[in-house]
Amino acid sequence: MYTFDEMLSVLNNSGYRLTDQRLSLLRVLETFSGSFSALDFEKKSNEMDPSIGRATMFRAIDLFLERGILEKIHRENGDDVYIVGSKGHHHHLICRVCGEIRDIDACPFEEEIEMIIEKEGFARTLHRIEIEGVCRNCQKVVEEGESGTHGVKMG
Amino acid sequence: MYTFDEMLSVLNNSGYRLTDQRLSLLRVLETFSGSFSALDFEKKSNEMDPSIGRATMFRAIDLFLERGILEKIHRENGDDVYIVGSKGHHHHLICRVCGEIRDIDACPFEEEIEMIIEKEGFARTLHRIEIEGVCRNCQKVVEEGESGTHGVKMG
DNA sequence: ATTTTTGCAAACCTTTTGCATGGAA
DNA sequence: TTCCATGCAAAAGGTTTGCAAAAAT
Repeated sequence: MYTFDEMLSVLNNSGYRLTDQRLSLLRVLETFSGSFSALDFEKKSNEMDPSIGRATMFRAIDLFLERGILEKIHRENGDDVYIVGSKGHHHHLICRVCGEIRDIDACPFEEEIEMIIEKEGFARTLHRIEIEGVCRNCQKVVEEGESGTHGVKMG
Repeated sequence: MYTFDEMLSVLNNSGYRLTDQRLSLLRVLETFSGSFSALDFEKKSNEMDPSIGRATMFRAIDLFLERGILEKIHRENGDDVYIVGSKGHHHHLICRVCGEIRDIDACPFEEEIEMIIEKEGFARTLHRIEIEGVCRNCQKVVEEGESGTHGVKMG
């Protein structure tokens, strides 16, 4: 998961202009430890800097996605959520209770996928693997009869 | 991919009522050979039976999804599309040009995923693997400088 | 200087809802 | 006869847009 400085560096080399708003929004991103919705992002952005308009935030999301500063995840329930990006090809394990994300580095599926693609004759492929479940901590919480989260909200 | 009779049988055993509208909508589903959007579905449904309201169609989509008559796929570009369901656990290969879908039966990823889940201590997991690319036929079409599809529309 | 970015508010577009009517079981 | 399903039209909800002003390069 990118640090603030890494995000800033990506932004600086993106060809887009470095504005106060975008900088603020990176500061907002820094505060998330798991996944968040556009609405979560907007709320926290309003708390931290109420002068940033909704449209600016949505435009920034697009920019951040394009540059890999953000990644978009499709939850099983249909919600789209975002997480701060990280380097290289990887997949995610997401906790459906607290929204925590674990990166799966070194994609262990490359070989199988390669075989399938070859067999079917597809070209220019990309793949997306998402595993959803309940993380260790949230399992405990459920056992204890609570409804807790790590302070991260998900739908 | 379910046949009409299979879809009907699922619907019959679903506990939901068998209405003319739902039957019509199954007939509409039958005509799709690849993926389609809710809008595609609505359009074709209007052609085949203009008396079916939009709300009914959306309510039917939910029902069909719940019963596995339909499956929802998240395209890389953010679009949600649907395909007629099929039996058992499987994943999809989708052509981003024509929307054709190939089922990948016998999930070749189970073992790796199991390992990851165990290592991370997640419970009650499910996974979703989507591979997007350009199918053999659309590769040919592109080589020939055309922009054709198999008659199936995608975003 | 020039071009991008911003904020506002209105527009958009797809999906959902409330409710009275109609239809299945 | 009972409850579910439908159609309509209106509402919702989240995202995008047009535009003039402001800021970055």
